[in-house]
Amino acid sequence: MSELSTATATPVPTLKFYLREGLLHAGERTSPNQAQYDESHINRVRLVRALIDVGGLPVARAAEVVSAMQRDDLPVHSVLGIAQRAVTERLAPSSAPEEESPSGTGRRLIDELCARRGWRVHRENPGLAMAARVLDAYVALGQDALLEALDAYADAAELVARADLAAVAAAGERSRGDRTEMVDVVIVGTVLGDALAAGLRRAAQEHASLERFPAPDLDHDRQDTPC
Amino acid sequence: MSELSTATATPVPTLKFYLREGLLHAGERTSPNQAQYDESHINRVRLVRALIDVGGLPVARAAEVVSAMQRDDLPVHSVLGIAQRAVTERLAPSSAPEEESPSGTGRRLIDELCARRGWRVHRENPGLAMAARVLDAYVALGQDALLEALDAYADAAELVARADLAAVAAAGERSRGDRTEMVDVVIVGTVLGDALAAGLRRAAQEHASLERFPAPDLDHDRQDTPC
DNA sequence: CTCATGTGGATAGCGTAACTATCGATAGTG
DNA sequence: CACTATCGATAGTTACGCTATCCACATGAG
Repeated sequence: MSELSTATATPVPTLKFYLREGLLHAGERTSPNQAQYDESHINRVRLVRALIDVGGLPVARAAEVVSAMQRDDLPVHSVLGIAQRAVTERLAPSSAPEEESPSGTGRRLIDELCARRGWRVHRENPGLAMAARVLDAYVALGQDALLEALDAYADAAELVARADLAAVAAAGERSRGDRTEMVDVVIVGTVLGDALAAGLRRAAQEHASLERFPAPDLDHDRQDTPC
Repeated sequence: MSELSTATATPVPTLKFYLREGLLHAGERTSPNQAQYDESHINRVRLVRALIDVGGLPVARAAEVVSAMQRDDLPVHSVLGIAQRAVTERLAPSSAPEEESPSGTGRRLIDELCARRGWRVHRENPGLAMAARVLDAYVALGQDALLEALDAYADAAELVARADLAAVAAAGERSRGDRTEMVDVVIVGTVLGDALAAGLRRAAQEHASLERFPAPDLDHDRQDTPC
């Protein structure tokens, strides 16, 4: 186990904790108090740490995700749904089980958006509720200007979704349709993709901000080295 | 105060807590133990709750954000930076103060991306580090297919960033350049925009997934009503 | 005038999440 | 055979976001 610990830069107590929580499958027993861990455990720990540290998933969600990955009976499509739910509930710990929006305006805008773009999406898709909440907040805060950005956001979402699916397809081709490979891409892409998109958004925002309001010379304390 | 509480659907003890934490400015005193709260307090509470509940900011970050909003000396551009830092540190609670990536591959890819697209961005932009972490994770997990999606993500980021800045400009025009109006848009757009983008991404993913792998009839337990 | 109710201010407590520390009974290792 | 490591269990720790309680006082209905 200490090998596994050094290989993954994870303290032993944490590994034990992950074992308890079902994030990590048990090693192969060689005696009542000894077990052998292999490559699969290393990869699993790396995946789990990426989901938690980089993707920001709570441990319990990560456990759901990995257990879904292991179930061979689930179609890839369903695994996507589980990953989506996991990563969505990180950002929006919805209070009520079945939350009713105060006005429903956000939800209406989202439904109209889907219709406008011909998106075929289940009504229960967690992203729809999430987006609707944001729009409700925009309305409540009187941010009409931001509401007008909705279609641009949808364009962007289509762009990344197509890229995501292309990545899944590419992995599928490379592995000749191996399910676990494709599921891996779906999980990692769904969970970490949010963070990637958010990070790039910050960079693009700064770039766009400098282009539009060219007055960057106020922060003299930091290097003006452009990236 | 109970008025404020009912107007914002927030328990009184929570309002007191927000006052303590500097999220809410004190009311105008009418006597040693009485204060008058006005519209600005209602708006502030709504904003704070949106940042925390919808945007997922920790209370401490939200406090930084609102204090930056109130400082009239800061240019709008710097407020954007503060908002970016606040929302980034939510998703990536970076352990070390100055974190060095294990390999630096992710950072190199990001720098190349910026150069390729001509993005002028400070090296310290929190989004760059965030994106670099994700790419490092992709590399560590052997997800080359996802690395190839990077440019599509950058395209999408440009799209939303342009829309964000357009919203700021629109608000600026409507208010004839009123600083607080523009700052409001920047804060709300930066913090909640992530959630909106993430939500729409889920919907677009499901749509794209159904288009590419048309086998949706396995989840009989849920309504197949398309949105 | 009085007294229940509400207020602001301070301090302490609670519940969850994610670890972290310790313990006891072994089990390989030099 | 001493010594470190392991497994499993239980308990403790830290951080966060509230929530509860207490107090002295201030209104305002009766």
